[in-house]
Amino acid sequence: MADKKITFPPLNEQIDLIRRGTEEIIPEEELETKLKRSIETGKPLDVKLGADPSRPDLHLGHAVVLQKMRDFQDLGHQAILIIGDFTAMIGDPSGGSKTRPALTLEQTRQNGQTYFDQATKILSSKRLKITNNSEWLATMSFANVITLASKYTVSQILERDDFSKRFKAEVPISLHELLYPLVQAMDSVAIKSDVELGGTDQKFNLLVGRDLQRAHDQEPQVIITCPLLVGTGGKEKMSKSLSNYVALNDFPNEMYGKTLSIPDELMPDWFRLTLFYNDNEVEELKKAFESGEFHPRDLKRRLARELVARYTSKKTAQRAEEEFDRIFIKKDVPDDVDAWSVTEPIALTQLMVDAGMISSKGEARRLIEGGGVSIDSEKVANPQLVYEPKGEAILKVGKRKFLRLVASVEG
RNA sequence: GGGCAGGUACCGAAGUGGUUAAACGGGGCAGACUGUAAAUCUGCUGGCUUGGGCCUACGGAGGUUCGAAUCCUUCCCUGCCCA
Repeated sequence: MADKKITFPPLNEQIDLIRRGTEEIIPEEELETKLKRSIETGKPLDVKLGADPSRPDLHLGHAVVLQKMRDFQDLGHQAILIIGDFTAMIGDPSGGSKTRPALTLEQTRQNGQTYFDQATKILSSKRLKITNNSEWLATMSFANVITLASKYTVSQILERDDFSKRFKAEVPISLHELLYPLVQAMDSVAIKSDVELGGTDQKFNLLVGRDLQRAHDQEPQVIITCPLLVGTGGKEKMSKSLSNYVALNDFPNEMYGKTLSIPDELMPDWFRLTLFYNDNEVEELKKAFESGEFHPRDLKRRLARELVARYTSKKTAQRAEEEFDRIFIKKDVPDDVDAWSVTEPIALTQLMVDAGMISSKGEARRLIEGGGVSIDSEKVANPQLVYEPKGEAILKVGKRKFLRLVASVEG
C-alpha cells in the first residue's frame, strides 16, 4: 500500500457525501472519529464491500452500494472488494433448501473477473483492491473454525430476523447457514476493515463483523447500509433470481424499456437510488408530479433517459428513446432485429424454438393460441401454421421479441 | 435411541384406489384496456406428436391391483416432543 500521505476533504464535507442516500450509519460517532484520524494521519480508510461471484451479473440494485463505495474512493479512501469465492465454492444455501451447484475455483475466478469489469462501470479502478476470501478462509483448520464459532452464541445468531422466522415456522436451518454470518465477518477481521458497506438486508451480517473484530481485539468497523432498490415488478427487491432487474450490461434499448415498465410509485425511489437525486430534488419532482405539471409518463421517460445516459452516453440514451417511440408508439419494428434465415417451409412453432425465442414447442403453441405471436403485424391464429419463406418478414413473439425472417436459397 | 407429524408441479396448498398432467391461491407469461404504469377483465402456466396417442411427473426403490399421488414393504429426508 502506498505510504504517501493523502490530503482529504474536510470532515463535514466527507460526512455529508457519505451520509447522502444511506439508510443507516452505525455508529455515526465512530465514523467521525475514524475520518478525523485519517485526516490527521493522511491514511485512508479501508472500506469493505462483499461480492457474491456465484451470480456475476450486476444490476442497478448493486449499483446503489457500489456508488457509495465510489463516494469513498472519491474522498480518497481505499476500496476493498471482497470476492466471496470461498463462499461460492460451498454454495450459499440461504433463501432456499436446494443446494446451489458448487463452483470450481476456475469458475469463481472467471466470475470475479466479470464482476470486476462491471463494477468498474461505477468504481474507480484507482484505490481499488480486490481480494478473494478463499485466501484466508480456505486455510482455516477445523480447530480454527471451532474457535471462531465459540465467539458467538446461538441466541445472538438467532436474532437475525430470517433465522428466527424460519425457526419459528419450523423450517429447516442447516448448521452451516448459521455459520455464514461469521464467515462473512471473518473477512472484516482478515482485512481489518474500517467501514463495511451493504444493503439493509445485510445489516445483521455487517454487525457481526463488528462483534468479531472486537473479539479479535480490533477496532470495530463502522457499518453503512444502503436502501434496497425495488425491482421492475414493483414489489420485491431487485434480484437476479426474481428476474426483475436491470443489468448494468443491458443493451441501452433494453435498459430504457425495462425502466419505462416500472410502476409509477417506484419513480421517486429510482431517481434517488439509481440517479442519486438528493431529497430536495426528489421532493421537487414529486411536487411537480402531483400538481399535474408533469405527466407521469414524461417523468418516467426522463428517468429512463438519464439512466441509460449514465451508463452509456446522452446520445445513446436519445437513440434508445427514439427507438422506443418507434416501436411502441408508432408500432414500428426495431431496426436492429436479428435475422434468421429460412430455407424451406417450416412449422412456425419449430422455428420459434430453433431461433431460441421460446423453450418448447408446447409453449410456442400456447403463445400463438393466446394471440401473442404475429408476422408482419398480423396475428397468427393457427398454431399449426407452416411458414413459407418469402422475402423478408418480421416475426414478433410476446411483447418484445422480434426476429427478421429472411428467405434464403439453399447453397 | 423412542414417539408423533410430514415430503405433491416455480412457491404455498388440496387430493387418500379409476372421471388426476393433478383442485385452489400466489407468482410468471400472453391478450384486451393503457402511458410496455397501476387497477380491472380474459386465456395459458409438463415434454413430444397429432389420427388416435406416446413419454415424464406427486421423496427413492420394490410390491399388491385390470388400474396407485392414493394400499403394502423398505430406504432416504424434514419438523416437533421425549431420552
